[in-house]
Amino acid sequence: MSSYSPAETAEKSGFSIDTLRYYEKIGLLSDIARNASGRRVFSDDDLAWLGLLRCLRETGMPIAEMLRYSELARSRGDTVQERLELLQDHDRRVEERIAMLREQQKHIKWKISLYRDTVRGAASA
Amino acid sequence: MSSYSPAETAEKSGFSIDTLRYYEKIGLLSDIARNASGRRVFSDDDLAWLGLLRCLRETGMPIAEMLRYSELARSRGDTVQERLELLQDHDRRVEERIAMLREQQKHIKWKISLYRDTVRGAASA
DNA sequence: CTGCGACCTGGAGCGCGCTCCAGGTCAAGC
DNA sequence: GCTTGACCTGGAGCGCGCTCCAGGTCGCAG
Repeated sequence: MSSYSPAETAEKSGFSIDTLRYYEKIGLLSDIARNASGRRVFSDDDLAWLGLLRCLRETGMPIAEMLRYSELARSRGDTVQERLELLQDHDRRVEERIAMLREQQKHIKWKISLYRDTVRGAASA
Repeated sequence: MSSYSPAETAEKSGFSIDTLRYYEKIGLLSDIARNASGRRVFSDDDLAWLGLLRCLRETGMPIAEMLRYSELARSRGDTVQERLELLQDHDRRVEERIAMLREQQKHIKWKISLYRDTVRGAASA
C-alpha cells in the first residue's frame, strides 16, 4: 500500500482534511495526485513531507517560512545550502525556546514552592 | 521609588502600554491606582504580578486560564490550594512541551544531517 | 496662553492559522 | 434507480491576543 485517501492521510499525518486542503491551496503541498473523479490521492512521499511539515509547525515555524522552505524544496536549482541554513536557523530557535521555557519554569516552580509552604504552614497551624 | 508611569511599566514588564490597558480591561489587572488626573500609577506589587503574568504567557498559558488564576488570587477566600494545582498543572504542561520540542528537534537535526551529507558529497565530487 | 506630549476612553481592525459552510459530484450498496 | 457518504470548490467566518485609531484631557515648558 502506498496511496492514501484524504481521510487516511488526515489520520496518519495528524492534520485535518480541511488543513490538508488549505495547505495545498496556499502552496505547502504541491502536485498532489488526483484520481479519475478529481479526488486527492496521497503517496508515501506526501506523507513523509507532511511529517516534516508537522514537525516544523509543532516547533513553532510560521507558515510563511514553511512556504519558503517548500518553494526551495520544489525548486529546480540546487537549494540544498539554503534549505540547510533555514533548518539550522530554525533548530537554533527551537533551542532558544527550550532554554527560555526552562528559565521561566524556574519562576513557576518557585511560586509553586511558596504555595506549598503556605499549605504546609496552614496544616500545621 | 515604588511607583511607575505606564511608559515605565511597559518598559520594565515587557508588555506594551496597549497590552497593559487591555489586561486591565479584561480583568487580569485589578485595582491599578490612578493619580488625580486619572492616569495609571503602577506599584512594585503590580510589577511583580506583571512579571508572573509574563512568565505564564511566555510559557503558553492561555489568557482564559490566567484570568482564572487572577480571580483566585484576588478572591477573599482561601484559594491557595487551587492556585497551587493550577500552577502545577501548568508546570506539567511546560515539561511536556519541552519534551515534545526535544523530540521534534531530533527530526530536524536528522534532516539537517542529510543536507550536510549532500553538501559534503557535492563538494568532494 | 500656546503648544506639546504623555496619557485617557471606547471601539474598530488585524494577522495568523485554521475551520466551517453551501452547493455540487461521483461510486458503491441496497 | 436512489440513497448515502466521502469527497470536491470557493469563499466566509472564527478565536486568540493584541494593536491601532479618533477624539479628548491634562500638566508643564517656552
